[in-house]
Amino acid sequence: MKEISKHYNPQEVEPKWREFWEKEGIYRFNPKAKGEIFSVDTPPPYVSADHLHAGHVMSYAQAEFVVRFKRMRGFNVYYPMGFDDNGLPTERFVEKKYKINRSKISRSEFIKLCLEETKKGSENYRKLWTLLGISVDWTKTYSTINKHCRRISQWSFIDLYKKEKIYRAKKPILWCTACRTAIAQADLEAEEKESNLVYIKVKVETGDEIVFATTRPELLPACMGISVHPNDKRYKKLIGKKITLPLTKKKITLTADVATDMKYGSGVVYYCSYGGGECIEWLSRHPEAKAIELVLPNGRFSKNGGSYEGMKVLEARKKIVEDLQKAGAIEKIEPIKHSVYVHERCGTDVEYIESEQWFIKLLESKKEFLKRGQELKWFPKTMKRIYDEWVENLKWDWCISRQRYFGVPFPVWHCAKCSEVILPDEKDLPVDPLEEQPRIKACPKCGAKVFLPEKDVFDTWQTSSLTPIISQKLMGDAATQKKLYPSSLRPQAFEIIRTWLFYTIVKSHYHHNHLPFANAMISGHGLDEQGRKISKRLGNYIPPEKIIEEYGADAMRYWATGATLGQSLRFNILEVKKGRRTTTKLWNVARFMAMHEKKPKLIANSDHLERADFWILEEMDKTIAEVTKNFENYTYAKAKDKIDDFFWSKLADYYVEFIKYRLFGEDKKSKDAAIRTLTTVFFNVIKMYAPIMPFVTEEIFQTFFKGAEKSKSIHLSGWPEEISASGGKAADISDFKEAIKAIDEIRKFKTEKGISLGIDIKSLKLKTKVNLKKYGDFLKKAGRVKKIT
RNA sequence: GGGCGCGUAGCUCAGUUGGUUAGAGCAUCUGUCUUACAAACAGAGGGUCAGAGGUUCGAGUCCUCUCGCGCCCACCA
Repeated sequence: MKEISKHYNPQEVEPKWREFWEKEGIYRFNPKAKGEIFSVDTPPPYVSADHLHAGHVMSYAQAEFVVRFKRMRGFNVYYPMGFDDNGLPTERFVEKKYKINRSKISRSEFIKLCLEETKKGSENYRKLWTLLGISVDWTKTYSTINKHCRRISQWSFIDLYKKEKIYRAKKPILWCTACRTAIAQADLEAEEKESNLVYIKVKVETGDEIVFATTRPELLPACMGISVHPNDKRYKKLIGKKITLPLTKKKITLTADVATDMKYGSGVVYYCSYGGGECIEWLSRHPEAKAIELVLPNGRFSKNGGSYEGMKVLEARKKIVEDLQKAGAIEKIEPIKHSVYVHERCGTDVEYIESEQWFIKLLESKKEFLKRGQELKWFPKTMKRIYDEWVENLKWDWCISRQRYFGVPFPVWHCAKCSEVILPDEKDLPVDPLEEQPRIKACPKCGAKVFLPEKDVFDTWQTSSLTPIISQKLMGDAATQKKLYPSSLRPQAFEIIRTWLFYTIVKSHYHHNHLPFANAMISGHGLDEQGRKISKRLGNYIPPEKIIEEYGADAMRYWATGATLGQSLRFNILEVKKGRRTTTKLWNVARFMAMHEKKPKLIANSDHLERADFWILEEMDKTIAEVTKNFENYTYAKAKDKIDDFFWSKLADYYVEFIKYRLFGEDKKSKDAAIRTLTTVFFNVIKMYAPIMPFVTEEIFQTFFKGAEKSKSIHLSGWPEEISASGGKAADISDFKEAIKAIDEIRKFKTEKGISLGIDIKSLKLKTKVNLKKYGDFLKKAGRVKKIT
C-alpha cells in the first residue's frame, strides 16, 4: 500500500477517479449484464444555456443519486445523456449573441451558427457533469437535431399522420410577432401588465349612444360585432339595430350573446379578429360575422387597417386612441393591471392570426390523458395536480409547425396542383424536403408532377417528447430495446410538466398505447441564498466550477442532496462546507482504521464481539434500513440526514472512542473484534455515502477496502445489507443507552471542570443509573476514570 | 377568481399515524491540541411552533377563520 496522505485533497483525488471511471467504463451500459433493467429518461437540457449554476446542478444531481443507488442495488442501469439543441431558444440565443437578423442571413448559414453554438453548449454541460461525477453513460448520447433524432421525430409525425392524429388546417392560431412563428398553448405565459381600459362611445341608429370598454382599441378596424347580454334591460331594445363605428364609419349590427357579462365594464363587448380567444369563440357562435385580417405575421397592420396600415400594434394603439379622442368618441380611459398572454421565450404579447398550420389532436383525448396521468407514479404525489389542471384546461390542439429555421423539417411535400400531402418512405428518413424530392414521380391523386416542399420545422417538443424512444433506439438490437422502453424513471423539473411530461405522454399514448415511463420524479428549483431565482441577469450565483475547484465535487453534491422533491432549495455555501468537512472526516476515520490494521478485515463471526460492538452494529442496521427506504422513495435528503447522524454522532463520536482502549490494549481477541466491527461498519458507511459523494468514497474504497469486495469500483459494489449481528444469540444490549448516558455524564463532568477528556481522573460518583456490574469496566476504560461508583 | 404549498431557535430546515421536558446543522458563549480529525471534540444558552378560535384527557401535528410569502391555473372584453 502506498503512503496514506494525512489530508484528503479533492483537487488531487477527484480527477484521478474521473479518469478511472471513464477509462474502465464503470457506468457503461451492458445489455448482457445481470440484473433488472433500470432505464432513465434523462432530461436533455437546452444547450443554449451558457451559464450553468447551482440550479442546474441540483436538478441533475437528483436523478444521479437515485441512479447510483439503483446501480448498487444490483439493477442494470441505463442512463444515457441527451442534449436539446434545436428550436427557438437556440435560435434566439444565436441571434442575440451574433446580433443577427434572421431574414438577412441564409437558412444554411444560420443553421451552421446554431450547430456551432449548440456544440459549445453541450460541451459546457458535459464538462460540468463530468466534473460533478454524474454517472451517465457517455457512449449513449444524442442531440435532438442529429440524424437519429430527426429520423425518430419524422417517423413519429408520419405514424401519427397515418393514425389521423395529425391534421393541417387554416384557422386562427397563436402567433408570436417577434419570433414570427406559430406557437402552442404550452408556450404561453400569463404576465401581469399595466394597460388602459378605454371606454369607447358608439352611435346606434336609434340615436342612442352605447359605450364599450376595451384594452385593445387598435383593433377597431377589425371589429366584427358588438354584443350585449340578451337579458340586459339597458340594451334589450337596441338588439338588432345598426351601429356606426367611429373612425372607420363601418356599420355593424348589435347582437345578443349569452356569454356577455352584464356586470363587467359597461356590459357591452366588442369583437375583433382577433383580440383573443374569446373573439374566436364569439366568431364560431356568430357565423354571420366575417373575420377581418388586421395584424400581419410581422406584427404590422394590413391594408385593412386603412390609414393605420404598416403600423405596429402598439403604435397603432397610441394613434387610434389619439384619433378617437379627437373624434370625441372616448368617454374615459382607466389605467388597469391585467394579465396578458406573452410568448414565454421572448415575452412578446401574443397575437391571434389566421394561418395554416399542423396540429396534433389533443382536445378529443383529454380523458385518456387524464387516465394516463393516473397510471403514472408521481414523486411527489402533489405534482399530478399540475398535470391534471393543464389537461383539463387545454383549449387548443397542439400546433407543431414553426416558421423557423433550426429545427427538424416536416417530412412533407405538397402537390403543387392539388395540395395533396406527399410523405416519404420510412426507410428514407430523415429527409429534408427543401433539398430532396419524393420518390414518387406523380401525385397519386391528380397525377401532377411538381411537388413543393413543406418549409416549416417542428416545434422542438415534437422531438423532445420522444426522448424515451430516442434513448431506447440508441441500442441496436430489438431484444434490448424492448427492455428499455417504457423507461423506469423520468426525472424532471416541475415547470415543464405541461410541456415535456405531457407531450411525452401524448406521444407514447398515441404511438404505443401505454405510458412512456413508470415513475416521474419532479424536482423544484435551485434558488440563491436569499431565496431568489438564480439568473444570469441578477448574477446571483457562483459558477459551480469555482465551487468544485474550492471544495470539491463531493461537497457540491452534498449540498444538492438536501433537496426535497418538488420543493425549491436555497443555495447554501455552509452546506457545501459541511460536505467538505464530511469528506475530511471520512478520510480521517479511514486513516484511523488503517492505523490498526493494514488489510480490511470484516466480521467473520460474532464469537468475540463485545457489547459496544453489538450496539454499533444494531445502530448500523437501523440506519441501513432507513437509508434504503428513503432512497427507494427518492427522499435522498432524509437518507443523507440518516447517514450523517449515524456516521458523525454514533460512529465517530462514540464508537471510535469506545474502542480506543481495546485497539491500544493487550487483549488480542478484543482488539480483533473491535477492528473487524469498525471496518465492517465503516465499509457500509462509505457505501451508503457513495451515491452522494462518489469521489471520496471511491478513494477510500480503492485505498482501504481493495480486497474486501472484488468489484472494480465502489459504485459497482453491492449495497449494504443489515447484518443483524445483534440479534439471535448476541448479548442483550437494550440497556446500552444507560451506558451512553453514563459516558455523557463523565464527559460533562470533565468539560465543566475544564479537564481534557483524555486525562484519567481518579474517581467519579455517577448520578446516572447504570448496571455497573455489566458496564463498569467498559465505563472506566472508555471514560478514563479509575474508579466509578 | 379557483387551487396547491409554506410560515417551528438569530439563519437554513427536521418533526412519520395527535402522546413524556419541541429537535439538528450553522451562528453565539465556555472549555479541551484527547496516540483519526482544532476543517475536530465536549458542553451551555437560545423557541407563545405566524395569529385567533375549536375538537380532544392531551395539538407543532386534526378542523375553522385571519394575516404574510411562494407557485400553478383561469378568455372576463
